[in-house]
Amino acid sequence: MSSPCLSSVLTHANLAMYQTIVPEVVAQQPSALHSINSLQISNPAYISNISGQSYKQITPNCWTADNVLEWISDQVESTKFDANTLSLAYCTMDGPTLCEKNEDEMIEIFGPQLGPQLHQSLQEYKTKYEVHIKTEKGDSRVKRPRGRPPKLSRQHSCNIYHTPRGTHLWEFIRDILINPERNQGLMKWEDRHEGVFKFLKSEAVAQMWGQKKKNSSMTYEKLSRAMRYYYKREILERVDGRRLVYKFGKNSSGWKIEEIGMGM
DNA sequence: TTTCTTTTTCCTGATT
DNA sequence: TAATCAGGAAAAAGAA
Repeated sequence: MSSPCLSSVLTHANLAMYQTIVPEVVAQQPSALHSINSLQISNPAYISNISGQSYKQITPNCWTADNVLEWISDQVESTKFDANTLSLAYCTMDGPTLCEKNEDEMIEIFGPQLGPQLHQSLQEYKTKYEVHIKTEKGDSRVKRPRGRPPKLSRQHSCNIYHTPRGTHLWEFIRDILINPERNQGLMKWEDRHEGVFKFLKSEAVAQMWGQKKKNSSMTYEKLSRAMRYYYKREILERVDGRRLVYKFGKNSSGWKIEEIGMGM
């Protein structure tokens, strides 16, 4: 994200999406109402979104609203389209809804400039994953990844090309920080410009990391050990004397205001 | 299969 | 006393 206009649109659209997720979870788990944090952690859809799996790894039919947003963002970036003219309502639809749209509807929604581009891109992603799903199911000639077979999850059919390791820990942390509307008190910036941040709910963040790695025994103690290894590689810098406080180092990226174009 | 990287796990001791 | 920090050591897991 580099355009301030676009980031403004995306921030509002993300907020709209978040506001639709929470009531849904409350309906499913009324007993969890007392804690917004527990709602987030116990909701697989929320975890899936916040763990940042890219739309590029999933068939469009399984895209979340967040994935759709990310996809639109990339297309807008590549066409230098003016994001201010986008309708926020349509930026929050999910993959299945998006896949129902034909070219005319896409043009009607996104306009004559962006509509055809989005339609074509969507068809390409659909084709790509249709082919992959067919070969996964039946074509024994297809080369399979080396190494041990990946553990299958409930979402396997939606995650054919999901990389098990995915993003690194520091990227996971960074993504929580740069999505404040999905970060409900888990972490905060101490000095946004310098990249200094603090864990507010250390164990909750560790649990989320554990969910992402399918490791239910993850703790902040273990997570922090991994964080300390980043000092040597200068992905993080030590912040002396302050508990739960870290600072991004020169070998980290993607968090600076000028890099992501967020008006913070 | 081997090597490398990135965690994960466990630990001891220090600090807040 | 509990939580956190610091960092050594070894193992696990996935990528190349």
